[in-house]
Amino acid sequence: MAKKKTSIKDIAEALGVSITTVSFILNGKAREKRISDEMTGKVQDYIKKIGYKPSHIAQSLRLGKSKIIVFMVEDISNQFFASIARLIEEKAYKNGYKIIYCSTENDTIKTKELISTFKMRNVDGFIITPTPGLEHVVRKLLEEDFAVVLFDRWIPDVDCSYVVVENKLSAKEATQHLIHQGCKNLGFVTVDSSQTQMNDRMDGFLEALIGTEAKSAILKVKFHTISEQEASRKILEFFSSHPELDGVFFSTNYLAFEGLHALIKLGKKIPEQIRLVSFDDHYFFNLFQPPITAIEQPIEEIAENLMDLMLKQLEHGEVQNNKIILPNKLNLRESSVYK
Amino acid sequence: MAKKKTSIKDIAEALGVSITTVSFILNGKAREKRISDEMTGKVQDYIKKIGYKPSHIAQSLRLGKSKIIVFMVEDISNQFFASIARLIEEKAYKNGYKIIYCSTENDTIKTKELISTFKMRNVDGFIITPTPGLEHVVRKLLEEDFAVVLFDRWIPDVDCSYVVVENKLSAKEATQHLIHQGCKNLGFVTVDSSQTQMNDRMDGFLEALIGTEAKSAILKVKFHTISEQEASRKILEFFSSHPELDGVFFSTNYLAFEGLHALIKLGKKIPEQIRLVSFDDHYFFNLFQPPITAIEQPIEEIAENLMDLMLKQLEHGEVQNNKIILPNKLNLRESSVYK
DNA sequence: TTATTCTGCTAAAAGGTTTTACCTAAATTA
DNA sequence: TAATTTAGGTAAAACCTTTTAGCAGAATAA
Repeated sequence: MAKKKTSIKDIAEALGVSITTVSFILNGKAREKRISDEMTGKVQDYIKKIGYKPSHIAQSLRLGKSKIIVFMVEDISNQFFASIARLIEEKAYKNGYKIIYCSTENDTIKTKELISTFKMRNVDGFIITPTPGLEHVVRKLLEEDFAVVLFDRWIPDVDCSYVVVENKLSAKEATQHLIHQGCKNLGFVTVDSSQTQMNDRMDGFLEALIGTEAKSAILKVKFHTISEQEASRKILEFFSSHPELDGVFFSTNYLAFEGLHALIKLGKKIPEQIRLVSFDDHYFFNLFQPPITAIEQPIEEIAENLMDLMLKQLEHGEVQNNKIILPNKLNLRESSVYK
Repeated sequence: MAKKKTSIKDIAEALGVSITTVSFILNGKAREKRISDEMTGKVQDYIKKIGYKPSHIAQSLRLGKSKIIVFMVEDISNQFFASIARLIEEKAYKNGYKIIYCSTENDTIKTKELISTFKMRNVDGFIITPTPGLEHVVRKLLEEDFAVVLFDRWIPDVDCSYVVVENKLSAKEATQHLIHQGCKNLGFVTVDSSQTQMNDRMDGFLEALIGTEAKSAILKVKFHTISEQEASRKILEFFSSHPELDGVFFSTNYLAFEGLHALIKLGKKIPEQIRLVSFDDHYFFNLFQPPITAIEQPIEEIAENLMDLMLKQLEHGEVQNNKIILPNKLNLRESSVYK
């Protein structure tokens, strides 16, 4: 019913004081502004009594800050991104910030549009998994003094803070692990895009092969631009046309899921006939029989660093080019010893 | 650098017209307000030229609407909630709304605090998975004319819109399925809380037993209030102390994951020794060997209905007590025929 | 005593919109 | 011709804060 919110003005009138006085008291500047303790008490009591809360919108307008951070990821329903969302949420709320999310679908046009609408929404900061071709927009954002932190991948030619992981090193280690297990014909399944993290993973894979006699076969799937069935078919096709493969590296977990599906269909014995390794660990990999080796990204640290950089930029206007690269953890599992 | 945003006033001055005129044109009321086409064109050209976008904050203040919906779920990193988040996002953005998320952790105090801060943020609508003891707050929200839609579970004594699924019926069907497969000793593993959806699932399970000779054993785990290890231990303990069980119903997928873990540890053969059924389907259930039967909630429909109800309330101030109950799909799988 | 400082408080502007109420000159109607 | 309507616009209030600049009176200093 009574949608009418009480404002500072109402309080001032009810108490017969000025708006200014109430505002000072509300903002803890009573002492500083020489409001008597008596008056302060009176106003505070009244505010508590009627349960007044200031309008954040009016504050935003006046102060030019919305206390909102936008979290733009490829797909919020992806386990990895959802987990990060969960973790940054806590820190944001603790510091008085709210988080708006959106999924870019790795679509540059869509992402640009989203950024443009967020700008007019006066959001204070952007946490972004950049799509290809976003250089200009991000540069503009920085010029206009927005707080920006990239993650998961970064943009080579833009001097912007980011938090990523050691993609190349971890991929190399995991590949070497396959080689040590005796694999001679290695497959690499990745998404067909120029995202830096995927490139780095492939570089790591290739580097591990140097100086060994292992052979390799690579499949790039346009995972998000084609239908899931089609992606699935491509992967199945890859494995049927490469029966020699005795080890596979999946550059991300959803590819591994599809790959697993395909290999089971083909009747391959894991790990006897073919060994698997995947980037992005998942509860599932530990539960599958046999459990599957995977590279675990340090999501707590990623989230922590993301919000640290973001808050630093927001509160102190700190330098914008903090580059953080975190180590991953290789969870060895396919030893068939379940624990 | 140039953080100074151009405002309607700047445009008015530059063109030597009044603010009102510009505003009318911006809001497509030029004709209605009898602004000449010539003037309209001039202003529109200028606006396009300088790329002006109105300040949403100022609009919010003036109109009392923020065009923000808050999505309050138990845990945004949970696959089910994250998937819904992804789907409602699209519809929200299409209608000019943004979505703020937060995780309640099923903690009533925390939830109340969150709602309170959102109110002063002037959010327009609330989509909530209600925690126990939230009756008052939700009722208040409705009284104050906020748009509210509950989902996943509802609050018995409050007349508020919601979108839920046929928990009881589906649980009953799944249990009957176990019985038809020949299970005589059924376990039911659920979370220890009074959430309506969990109660309904248990009711369905129990109802399926009526008139049969099957026996049952029930475990309630305080999943979120105790550590994950401890929950895991409880479940392991349950299965070791109930070796007679030849069928289990898990009331949600993360319990099934833990249960699976425990059963594998105990060396149980699935499905020969014990058959499994879980609420909330998951990619994983189809991939596991043998694949596991599960009840799939219609997340697209849930999301669709959620946003429909929400937008109806927001745009037309429609009646608030729309109760939608959607059917689930029982995905039969443990037949060991992999497809 | 006069000049200065301090105490306690307030008026008003600014932030960017939307919208109501109104104005003037030209055109139409009676 | 006189009265009314229409065309084309505008001034100003309202939404709710924060903050600057300042005011009157009391206390202190010179």
